[in-house]
Amino acid sequence: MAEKKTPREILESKGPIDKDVLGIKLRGVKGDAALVDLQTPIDADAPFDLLRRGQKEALELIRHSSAHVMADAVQRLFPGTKVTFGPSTENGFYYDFDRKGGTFTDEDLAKIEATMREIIATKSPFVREAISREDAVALFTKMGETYKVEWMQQLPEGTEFTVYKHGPEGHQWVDFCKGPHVANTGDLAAIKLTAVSGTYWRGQEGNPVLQRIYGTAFPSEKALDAYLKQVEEAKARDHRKLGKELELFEFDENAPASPFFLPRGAKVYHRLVDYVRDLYFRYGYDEVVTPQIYSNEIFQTSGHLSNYRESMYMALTVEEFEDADVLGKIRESMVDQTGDKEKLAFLAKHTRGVKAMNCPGHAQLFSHRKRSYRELPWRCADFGRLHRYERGGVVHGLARVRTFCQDDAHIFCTMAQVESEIASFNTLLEEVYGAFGFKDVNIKLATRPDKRMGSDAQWDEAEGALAKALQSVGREFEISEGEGAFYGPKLEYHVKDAIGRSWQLGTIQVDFQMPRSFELKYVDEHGKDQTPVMLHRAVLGSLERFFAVYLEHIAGSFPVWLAPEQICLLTVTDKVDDYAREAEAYLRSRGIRTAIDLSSDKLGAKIRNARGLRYPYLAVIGAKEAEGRALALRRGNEEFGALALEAVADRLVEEGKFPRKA
RNA sequence: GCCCACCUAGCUCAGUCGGUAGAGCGCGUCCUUGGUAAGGACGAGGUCACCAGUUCAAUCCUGGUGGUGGGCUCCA
Repeated sequence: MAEKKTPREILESKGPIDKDVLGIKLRGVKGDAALVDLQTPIDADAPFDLLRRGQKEALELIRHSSAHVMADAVQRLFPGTKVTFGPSTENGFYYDFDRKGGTFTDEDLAKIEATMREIIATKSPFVREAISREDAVALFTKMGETYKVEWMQQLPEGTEFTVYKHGPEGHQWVDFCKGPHVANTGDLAAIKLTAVSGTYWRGQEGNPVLQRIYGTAFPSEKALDAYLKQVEEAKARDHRKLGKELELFEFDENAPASPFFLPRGAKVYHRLVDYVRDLYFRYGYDEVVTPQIYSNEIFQTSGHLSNYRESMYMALTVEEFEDADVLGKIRESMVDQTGDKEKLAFLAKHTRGVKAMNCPGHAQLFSHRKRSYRELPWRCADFGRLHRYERGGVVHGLARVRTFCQDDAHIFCTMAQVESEIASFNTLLEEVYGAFGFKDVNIKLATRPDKRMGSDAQWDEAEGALAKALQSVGREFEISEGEGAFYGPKLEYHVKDAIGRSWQLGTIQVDFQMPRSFELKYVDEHGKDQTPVMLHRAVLGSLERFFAVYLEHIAGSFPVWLAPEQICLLTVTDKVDDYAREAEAYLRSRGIRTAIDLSSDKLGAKIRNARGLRYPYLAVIGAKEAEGRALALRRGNEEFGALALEAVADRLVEEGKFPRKA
């Protein structure tokens, strides 16, 4: 067996260690396990690379160590507070505390941060110690750290127990921890506490509520500043801010989490819908219009009443409310969690639901007459408005709302057609994401969730079909375990925006379940009844959410084909108002979305205002232009000089067309 | 839903250690007719989110309700 040595010992045998070396990275080991600090024994002959301060992986050590220092500071300032978990995260770190009868305020954070700086300034080493399970349990029991003890006791046999200590002699702070850590508190150069929030012990609702303090840490003040600047940049692009500034949409507390699209926003919204319609025409979809409210019998058939009830709005008439007897029974049945069949049947018969998805309506529509295999695949599209009750804490601007519309469609097809439908959908998606300037697209295959319908065999079949279709078009994908819908697995298309954030847009889901529930049939070429497969799919997903994502992606500057107004006419003097109005009317007659500023502001002010509203094109109209039936065109800082009105119109008509893949 | 914070004019925000409030932008009227990122004057505009409580007095303190924001996946 190879001799064990710490990296520090190995490195020191060759000379003094560069103080920028915070740890090592083992070669040939994957993931976090490859990161080892300087004091954890490794095989003396194991190959490794140095992990230096500036490297991305070093952040893990810096942040995890920062979390320890923070917990130390918290326990100094607030004795009796218990520690739980404190990992590093993508953007920083956090530590969850159980503070006796209290929470942390912003002032507390400032104090904690100050104490952290004091601890860092002591430049005391992080010390790793192996410890037996029994000793660890005894030590942390004595310290009153019940959460740590609970955690230790459920760790499997054979787990190596270690503790890390830091701080000046006599005042050392100790945590049960597997590391890795930086060598010394002095290695922490730039820390900042950012937020406080509540959370549950081990993330489970129902467990004790803990206080989580978030912070971030970087190898240098400069890197921290850069990060904070990036946060500012994201803030500046925030769609809620842009939506207000550009008068695109707003919210009102009479309809929480439900957007009102203002005229400018509605123009963009409808352009998006029309763009998708144009795609539908080319890709062979049929659009339908379907009801908003249905008898719950349809949602019983679809499974929504059992599986999706908590997210659904229910609709009753006054007459129904007046019948106290029935109402009582409805209430009793509605809150029943046991899945009692009689209660479900009662609900289905006596109540109505506002649709949260279009699929039940489409399944019903499919079944309205005898279908032939010759009609398949039938691609049934619907821009129907959906309502879903989302819990108060999760709604977010346009990105997570309670009423929205998807560019939704259901493809009814034969099993043999599934693969080609998915391949064709993939082509459509690539065209669309290209049109919006999203370059980085990732696909995830979401598999069976705990709460689901159908047998394991059906799920095997459905998951297999998706994977096979993707492989056939040569697309790579990741598996997203347990994230599927209750009726079937799905592919999720995730795109990266202009500042590197990832968003899920499109999705396609295989559903063998709903066609069976609705007893959907088509007649095959032998005259025999067959059950079709249903594919649920969306390209942009929720239009509201897409609006938000895209608005942030473009930082409010819409391309000509989507902009609420493609051009704004600015007059130099009111002597040219008549010509300006005439030009506006002409542009509009050419189908160009045109704004006009006839106010008494000076030109400089008009330009400033117009740029604030981010019109793609500005056209200055003075005496010269009026005389020559021209527009002095400008885009951004680029001035094109006076161009004939018709020429400007030609240009805008051309640039205003839907983008199409050649 | 849970934890924390916030809610003052259309917008962005001051302010009142308890005595019913201000600015800038925007809006209106007027003056100015100005050529590529803010011309000027005057004016209107507020149940300080809502409901209770404490108080001689509440926008301010306390409690509740509603809304908004940040979290609630990363596991010693």
